[in-house]
Amino acid sequence: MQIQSTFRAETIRGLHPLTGRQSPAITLYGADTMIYAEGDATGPLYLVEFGTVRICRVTADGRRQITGFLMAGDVFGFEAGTVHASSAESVDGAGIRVLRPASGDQPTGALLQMALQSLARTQHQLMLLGCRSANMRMAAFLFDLSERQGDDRLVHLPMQRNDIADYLGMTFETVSRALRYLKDHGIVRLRTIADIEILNRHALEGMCE
Amino acid sequence: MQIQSTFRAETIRGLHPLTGRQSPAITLYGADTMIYAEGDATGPLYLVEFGTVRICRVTADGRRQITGFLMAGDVFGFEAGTVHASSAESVDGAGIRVLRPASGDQPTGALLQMALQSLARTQHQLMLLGCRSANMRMAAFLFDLSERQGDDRLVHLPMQRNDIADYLGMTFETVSRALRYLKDHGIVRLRTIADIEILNRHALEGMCE
DNA sequence: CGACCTGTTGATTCTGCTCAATCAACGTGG
DNA sequence: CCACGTTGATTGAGCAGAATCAACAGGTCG
Repeated sequence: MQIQSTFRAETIRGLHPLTGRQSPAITLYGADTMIYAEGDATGPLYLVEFGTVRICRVTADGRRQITGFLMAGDVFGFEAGTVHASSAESVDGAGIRVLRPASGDQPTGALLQMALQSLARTQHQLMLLGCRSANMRMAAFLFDLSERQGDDRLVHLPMQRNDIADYLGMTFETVSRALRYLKDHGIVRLRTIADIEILNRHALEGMCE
Repeated sequence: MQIQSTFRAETIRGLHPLTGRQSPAITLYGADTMIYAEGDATGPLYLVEFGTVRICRVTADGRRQITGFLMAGDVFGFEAGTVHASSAESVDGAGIRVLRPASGDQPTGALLQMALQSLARTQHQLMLLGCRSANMRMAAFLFDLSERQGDDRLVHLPMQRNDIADYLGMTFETVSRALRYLKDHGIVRLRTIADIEILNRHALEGMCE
């Protein structure tokens, strides 16, 4: 899968929902397009308006590690150094708003709060990877998605099996088998390939331990 | 292993090495004592002066996940919410300086920088857990420790095998076997149980991929 | 000295990776 | 319209690696 960094879709002007001020336009990134690359100079912060973004890094042996999925309302782009340690890519066509050059007249209190959110998200994923078995990690992943999407019955999977695998630290075949396990045990139902219905939320949550 | 939260050792008054101002005293925490617990109200930030601190969380099924080891110069205590999501414990007897109540007249720019450091550390550990095999994770762990301790031949392991296991997401038996593997391949030598000599740094780094 | 704790090693089981085949969905071109 | 190629997903068989269970060694402290 090659990232086509050429495609940059149209931008839309609008009001920033939080500040209420006239704000930078929304940029639409098509599926599998790069927002910034590993090694790029640190730039502004980004707010996801809709769609999904993945943060990833590539190891020396060519494996890809996805360190986060960001959805509407999430802010990304924080870096401790002068260059990005990870790249950011649109998963499914995402609308991104540039918050402001990092040099920023943004109130630093709000900046700090968003950075702490990023920290909390990252630590949450550390806990997710702490799950011993592949089935448990998949259950925790679905449960997390369900909570973030605010629907306790239907979960949408905007990303491919391959992405889920690189996020959960397993192969895409194992992702498939883990879903099958949850299906066979009556915990979920696969409406389509990307839409999952939670049949037994209690059991799903119980598996996350 | 029970945490004895009763023991709080003496405090020492001194100058803050960064600000140069008269600063809060250093508190000595004995081995295996708690600094703050999961669920405690969010408080001040802490600076490790010497020794080692572990940040950990306990899952519903009783397993422990260590999300970070902090050493001299590291700051911890950041939280997005009003309560601590993880607990902090001294590993080996650590000197901790309270930086300032989080309400803080601390310049927020410096705060943000420290928060970004925490974020970078956490993401670094995510990459470490991305290593497929136990041997690779152990190699990456030793390499990381070596860099943080600033000595490219001798690495000190202040924590027990159990702690390493909960940090790397494996059992302590596997930790033992991974060390044995590195030893048998002439990559390291175990001077004592807690002091490791790197014999082939190049090979060690090569394994981290 | 004996009790206990930590660490190492061995034997067995089981989970997940690898390799491989198959299938479904989709787009293209004849 | 259908044959064909492509891509993503599922499933199977065999194998490697880590967990588990268990025994034992070494050190420390009472």
